[in-house]
Amino acid sequence: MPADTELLHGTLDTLVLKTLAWAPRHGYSIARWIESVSGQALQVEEGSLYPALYRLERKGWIVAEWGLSDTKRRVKIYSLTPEGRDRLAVEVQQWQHFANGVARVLLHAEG
Amino acid sequence: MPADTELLHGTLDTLVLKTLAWAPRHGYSIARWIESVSGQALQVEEGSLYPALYRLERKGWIVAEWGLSDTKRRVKIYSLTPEGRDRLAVEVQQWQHFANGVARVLLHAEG
DNA sequence: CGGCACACCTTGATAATCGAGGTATCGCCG
DNA sequence: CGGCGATACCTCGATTATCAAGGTGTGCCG
Repeated sequence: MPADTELLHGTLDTLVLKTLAWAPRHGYSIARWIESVSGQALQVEEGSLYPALYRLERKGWIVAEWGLSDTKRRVKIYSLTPEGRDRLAVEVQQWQHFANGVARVLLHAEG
Repeated sequence: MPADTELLHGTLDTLVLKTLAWAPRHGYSIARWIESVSGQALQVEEGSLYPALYRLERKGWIVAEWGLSDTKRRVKIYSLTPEGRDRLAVEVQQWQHFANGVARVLLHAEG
């Protein structure tokens, strides 16, 4: 059952912000967490993930810090900034507004 | 209240197919219908609409025919083909799968 | 020691969107 | 009658995100 690739467009940033809402995480594990929590409905390619992380960092919504994982591997740990938290709230609301609109159209019964 | 531009990515084709599910319509009115039914949550730019119509036509999911509107203007009327109807079902289901995944992530309470 | 999962990164191709422009017609109002 | 706004079509260039596919290196386990 293939993931709905392409649809991710524009949503990935929001998902990443959300992932960091509770605790800092390193890149690779952000991807795994999203896939897991979405019930495998979403698939996060690394070629999309890392550019997304740079985008968010450049905008000041997340910050990176080198550290060590549980398994003693060198990892880059990302945390949400206060601005990122504000932004997350905005984007979640925008998503709901948008998804609601789409749902109204797609579930519309009758011409 | 600005529309959530950009997010449309990939969804527009599905919305257009859905619009034609009940009756044929001409391009301009497809855009207005989507905006209206979505409660203005979605905004359909003409620069996105017409390319989308050509895409769908090229794929054989809709067909175009020149005609006259109620107001006697020259219009291009689009209808869903049987293949387009099948495709609509697939895409609606994909959207729901995807939107569900996103919802699970964005509404996830607790790390 | 070899292989696999982890964990990072980069590049080029593809593709969809948007904004802004353009044309033409119809109906309405002054 | 003149003009303007809404209807209705189309096109172009710039932007941007995604993906696939490549690459590096390390820790762990058999």
